[in-house]
Amino acid sequence: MPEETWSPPAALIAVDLVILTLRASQLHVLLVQRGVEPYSGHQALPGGFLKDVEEDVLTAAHRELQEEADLDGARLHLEQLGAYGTPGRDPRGRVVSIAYLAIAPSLPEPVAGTDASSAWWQPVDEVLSGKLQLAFDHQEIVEDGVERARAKLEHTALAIAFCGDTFTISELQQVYEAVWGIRLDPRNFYRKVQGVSGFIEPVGPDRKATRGRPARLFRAGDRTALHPPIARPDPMMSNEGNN
Amino acid sequence: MPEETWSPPAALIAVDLVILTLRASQLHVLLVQRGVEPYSGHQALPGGFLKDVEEDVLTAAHRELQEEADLDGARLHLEQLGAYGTPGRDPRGRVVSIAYLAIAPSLPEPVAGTDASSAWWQPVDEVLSGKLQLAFDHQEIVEDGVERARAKLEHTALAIAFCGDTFTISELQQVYEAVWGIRLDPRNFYRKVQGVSGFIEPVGPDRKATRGRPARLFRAGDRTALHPPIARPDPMMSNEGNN
DNA sequence: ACAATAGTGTCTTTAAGACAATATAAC
DNA sequence: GTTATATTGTCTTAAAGACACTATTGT
Repeated sequence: MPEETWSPPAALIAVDLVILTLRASQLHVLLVQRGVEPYSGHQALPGGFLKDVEEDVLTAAHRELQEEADLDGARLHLEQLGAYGTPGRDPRGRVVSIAYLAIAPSLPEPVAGTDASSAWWQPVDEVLSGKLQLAFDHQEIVEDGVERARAKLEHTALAIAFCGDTFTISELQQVYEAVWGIRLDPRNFYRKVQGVSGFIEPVGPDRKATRGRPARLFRAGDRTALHPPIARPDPMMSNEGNN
Repeated sequence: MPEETWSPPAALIAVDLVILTLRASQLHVLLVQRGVEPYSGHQALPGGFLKDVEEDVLTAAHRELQEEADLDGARLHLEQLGAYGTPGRDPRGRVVSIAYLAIAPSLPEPVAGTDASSAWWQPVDEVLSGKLQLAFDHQEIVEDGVERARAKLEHTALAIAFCGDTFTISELQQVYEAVWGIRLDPRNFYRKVQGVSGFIEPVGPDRKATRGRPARLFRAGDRTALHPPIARPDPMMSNEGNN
């Protein structure tokens, strides 16, 4: 090992964002249209290189969240997903991308004022099924992000990050149904969610009504870990014909 | 944004390994003694920079596993833990380290023939309690690795990675007890583990005996996801005085 | 009244946890 | 025999899941 003559190789550092939200009861991910090579014209995750050598990676994630999606990272759930550094993943050279998972509440705004404004919400099903042909290894990153979200729904309060400051229990249920891609019994869900101490808290006598009986409003509780967990049904148990 | 004149900053890419194993029914992590600055004389995680700009990150993890711990990565559980890239974490410059979690079966060998042979197994308690003063942000990385292992024990078959090819149920129980740092009822654990389909499979009539009744031997089943999970007891429920 | 959604009660099945009892080895 | 560990059984409680029923709105 010639330690004196050898110097370690450097790589470019990028940040990529998997931003998930609910739109029309469906799980969506934010994608941007690439305007330059490589993969010009393809859809890709929002993201980019570090601004300068002193920028923190998490700071860069917040900056991209603001620049590319007009979202305030301080008010969103944001966690690191992992590093993607396979040598051939970017034709421009050795790029190590650090992916982040962000959860945005489903607000009315479509995407808001992006500079290039080439950002659209796309159903994750379109991505997972491979219909969409994302740039780089971004499909794999989306898959990992969705799986992370699915897993964390079980034993953390992550589902609330998809909701506004206040929400109804059926809105919360729609989050679980959309992310897991299954249907849940509203009555059992209602009881279960209320039985998890510190998950949600009732907020005043205010109610939200559209068609049927008005629903109580809740806000986030103080617990981030759920006991007992909201268990995802075992896919092996899908035997009988469901309604 | 002056895209033509600006070029993105580069960073050095390192790989760090959190290698966990069981020794004397206690969870240990492999640490090496640093011989050069920075942090010369401190304990650190095994790892190092990428060998060349074409080396894959996972390949580098395997290489370091071999070089620094004389362990065959192909026979170990190895998964990415995450990227650590805070600007000030390495005084030599901007270094992004990609951490991996490895689980080694508790074999007789102490550490085996490392070149520098400065590698020792250290109880994770010594690290988590802060008694040990690791280099860089390696204490945080160990904390994340241990927490990952603790969580995955619940709903994956990761515990088996701590055991040899065949093992007894009480050996498996010791893994859960050491990693979680709690005691479990052997009788309930026995039944529960056998009730998880595909977790473990009996292997022949061979038995292992030391003091009491010889125990049956098992090997890994074909399932990696556990249904139902091996739930970690809720720490809030620790009320009564335990035996 | 009716349709639609919210919320409660009840029952059955399954898993968790405490712990008695039995089995098979070493000594 | 005694001691030590492995394995089985039984009982109680908690949670999961199915599903009837009541409540409160808009139309």
